[in-house]
Amino acid sequence: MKGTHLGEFEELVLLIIGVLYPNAYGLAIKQEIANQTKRSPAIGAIHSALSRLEDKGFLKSHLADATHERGGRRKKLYEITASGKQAIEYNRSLRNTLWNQIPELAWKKL
Amino acid sequence: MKGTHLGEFEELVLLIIGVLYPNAYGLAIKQEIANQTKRSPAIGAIHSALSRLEDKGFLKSHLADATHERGGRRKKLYEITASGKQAIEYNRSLRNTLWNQIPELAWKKL
DNA sequence: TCAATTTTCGTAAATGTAGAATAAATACAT
DNA sequence: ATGTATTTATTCTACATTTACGAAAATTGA
Repeated sequence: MKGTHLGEFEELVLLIIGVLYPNAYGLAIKQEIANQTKRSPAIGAIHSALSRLEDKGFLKSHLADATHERGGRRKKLYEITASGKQAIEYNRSLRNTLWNQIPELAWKKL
Repeated sequence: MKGTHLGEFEELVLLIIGVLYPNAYGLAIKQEIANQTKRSPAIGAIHSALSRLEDKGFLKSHLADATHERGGRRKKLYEITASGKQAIEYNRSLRNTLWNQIPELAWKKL
């Protein structure tokens, strides 16, 4: 893989980060994925996707201020970059284009 | 990965097979991907995706009759199954749902 | 220090990529 | 007819990248 492509899980994470704006961080992302889909990825899967997405320039992050809750390390908040937005938009429009080219006949027998 | 999920390349191949219906086979798929996207996957990539998709039950295949053209082994033609259709439809609607939940604010600064 | 919360790390499994090897069909020369 | 070359396709093999999991480490407030 050429290092610039968006895997299917990566795309999901990117979309969820948009939905969670501006409070997207590891655990929240994990939970939101569990809410909105049928999967429950492990926390490690989330973080490795996040770091790859950041390497690719589709995300940027910053450390939030410490909260006033009981304990906890500072949250690392993520946002989509312009190039990340472009990537998901490209995927979206490609899929729509292809979808529209599928002849009705292809489904007839199902 | 749970073995039942649809990777991003697999999804692309599935859509292209729909577009090409009823003449989807290895080489044609490779060429159509080259036409419609910016990528030019190797033929081996196509076939390994095809065989995984068939294992998962998203595709079925049959051998075409021999043509009367110059040369060539018989083509193996692929079609999407009901369960394959369901898989791409689920992905499509999930993405639309998420997309619609992204607040405008998330794009503001781009 | 203790408990809570979050990230990081190491390893394993699934998916994606590539090219060489193999197979099957037709054309052509003998 | 028969054998060989040529063309078109698939299969095989190896490796790279992405995804997954769970345990360990780090950070913070009490």
